[in-house]
Amino acid sequence: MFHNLEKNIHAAFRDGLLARFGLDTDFGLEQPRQSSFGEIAVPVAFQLARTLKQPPAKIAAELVDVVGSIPGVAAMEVAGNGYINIRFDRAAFAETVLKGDAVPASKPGKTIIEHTNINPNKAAHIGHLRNAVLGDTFVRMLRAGGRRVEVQNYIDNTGVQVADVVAGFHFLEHKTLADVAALINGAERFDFICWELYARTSQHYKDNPEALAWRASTLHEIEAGTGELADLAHLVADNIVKLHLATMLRLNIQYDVLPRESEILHLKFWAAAFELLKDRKAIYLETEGKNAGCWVMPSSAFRGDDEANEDSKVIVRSNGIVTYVGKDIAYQLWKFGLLGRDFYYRHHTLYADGHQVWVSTDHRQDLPEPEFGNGETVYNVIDVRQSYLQDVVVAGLKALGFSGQAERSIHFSYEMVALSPRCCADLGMTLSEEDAKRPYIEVSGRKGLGVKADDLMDKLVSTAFTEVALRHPEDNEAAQLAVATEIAMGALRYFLLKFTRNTVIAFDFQEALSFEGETGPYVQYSAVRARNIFRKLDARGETIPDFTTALSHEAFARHFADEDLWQFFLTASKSDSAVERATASGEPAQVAKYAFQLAQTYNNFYHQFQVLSEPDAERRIFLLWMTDFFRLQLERTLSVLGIAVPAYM
RNA sequence: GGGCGCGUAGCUCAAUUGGAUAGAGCAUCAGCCUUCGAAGCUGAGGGUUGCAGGUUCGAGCCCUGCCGCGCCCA
Repeated sequence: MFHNLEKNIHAAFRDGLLARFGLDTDFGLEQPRQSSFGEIAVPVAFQLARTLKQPPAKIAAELVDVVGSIPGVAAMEVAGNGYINIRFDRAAFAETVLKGDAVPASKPGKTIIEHTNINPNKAAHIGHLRNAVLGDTFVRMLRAGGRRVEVQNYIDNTGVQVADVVAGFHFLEHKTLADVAALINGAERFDFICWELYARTSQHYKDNPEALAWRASTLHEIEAGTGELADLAHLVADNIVKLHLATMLRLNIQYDVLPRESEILHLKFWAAAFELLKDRKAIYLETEGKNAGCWVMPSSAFRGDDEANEDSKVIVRSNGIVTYVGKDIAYQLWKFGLLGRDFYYRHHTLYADGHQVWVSTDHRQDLPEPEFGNGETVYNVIDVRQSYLQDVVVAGLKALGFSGQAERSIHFSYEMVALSPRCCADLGMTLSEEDAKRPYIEVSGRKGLGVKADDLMDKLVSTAFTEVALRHPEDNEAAQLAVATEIAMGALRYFLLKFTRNTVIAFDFQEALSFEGETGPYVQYSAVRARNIFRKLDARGETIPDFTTALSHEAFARHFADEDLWQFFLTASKSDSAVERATASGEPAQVAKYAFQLAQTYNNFYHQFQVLSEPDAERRIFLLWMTDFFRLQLERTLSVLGIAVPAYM
């Protein structure tokens, strides 16, 4: 579609630049400000004006001359003292779209995306949702572009957060393994119970600092892997992971593999990485100062080497305990297939669509095992607060001599989800005077301060359900609920995607619960409208005409002489281009923006043209084809966003 | 103290990475429902892009200095 023609035009100008000026400059194409200027603008002449010491308009004219004719392009003209404006051959473009052009060729190499990564010690909150939705949408974007992607969800089942909940159950509440097992099977959600317990345990530590000894002994047992506390840790973490996967499935988010911290420990990933780091002199044993006895990475490795006295990063503490960064480096090496060790895997969850999630294990299984890791490019979806640690991990790769992999280790960062002061009030939280003046308040799992993911989703579903039941009282409740769920999840995914990554989301119920304006349901609604036209057609006993035989080149030329129709069509043809652009800039919000723009455009078309009552036979077929094309593009774009199209709205 | 990021309409955000007249939604006001269902559409008002300089054909975007806010490291 649009993207193919775009690529051809770009290539033609590249060749032209080489032929006429002998230059291989990087340049972009853009959309002209006004539609009357044409479909694509090439601003490259401005770029060259300085180096060539010639006026942009002159360069542009020469370029147009040397490029000559491009298939699918009707005209090129120089305007605005240097822009080259390009007009498509409308009928020819429509015909290529009608015939359906090639799907993107599958690209070599595997991309690994790690996202979600929630500590398995409590219920997921909205911050985790932003992570998972961003990660999942980026996965969908890459796959739509023909890339092979593996989705990893790392499980830190041996960390401090799990230990604190285990300590809470054991020391604070004196619960046995059997007691906790009973809670898991009980009526109340286990992750919600842990949410409260985690907050209570944290508060207890604060009031009784000596109780921190609980954490230490729990961590010790977990690391050793035996004893009641270690068993309890597995019980808690395994069950909460199941709940997290179910929560994410509500939002159409799936995973391929769950690498766990426990296997990183048992399979001695760190030991392998440690040897590598020592061998290649990436870290050294500090002999003096506050870090004496620690293995550290010199600061020059991960910061500008301007200041000599900056702090180096401790990788192994003097007591021999490895820090998080150390383990992260080992895991990152494994993702690239550079560690020389591997996990074993067993089945975890089987989704209804047949997709199998695997989880790491520490011994060989009987069943044939899949291959994970060994990626070419690795994206870590982690919030911006972890930037420093991510930099250290990349510096580790670089210090080991893996500079290519270091460059292809991408911290896919995003800003946090905070709570608006009004939202805090809604939740019945009392804020300090200082906090109340802030634009937003940070979520804190330790304080139990936050909006639980499932609570929010339930609230959205019930809001949507009320509306659906009101609009479609004729349908049964189960079907109404199914529709309401799709609308609710569409609203939530869109809400989390419409902000660019480095915008802090100050969460607000009123905004998130809105189904009007720039929202997921708005886009879903226009897709439903397009489908309804075909449903109506079917109800009248008519069949969809064969557009390929019914619409000729001449017919397209006639109908696309109408500027409005042409602009509608043009917008709809850009879905692949929008996704490609968004992928290049790593910004899923751009796909969301395009989806909204596409829906707006379709709604305009819908109001401006009555399809089924159109008296002219050929024009009616043409409008039906337009409707079909809009429907397809809306569905495709929504599927990239992971948003379903409800049966009705 | 050091590092990273942010500041755009009353509010929440965009702006194709330096491009043509800075755009959307919400809110406000004025209109459009015998139905391809209004979760929609049309229109109006609302801007010195925090402030002051600089770089160039061109700056919301780049550079410098302030002011305000947030996060991370110590």
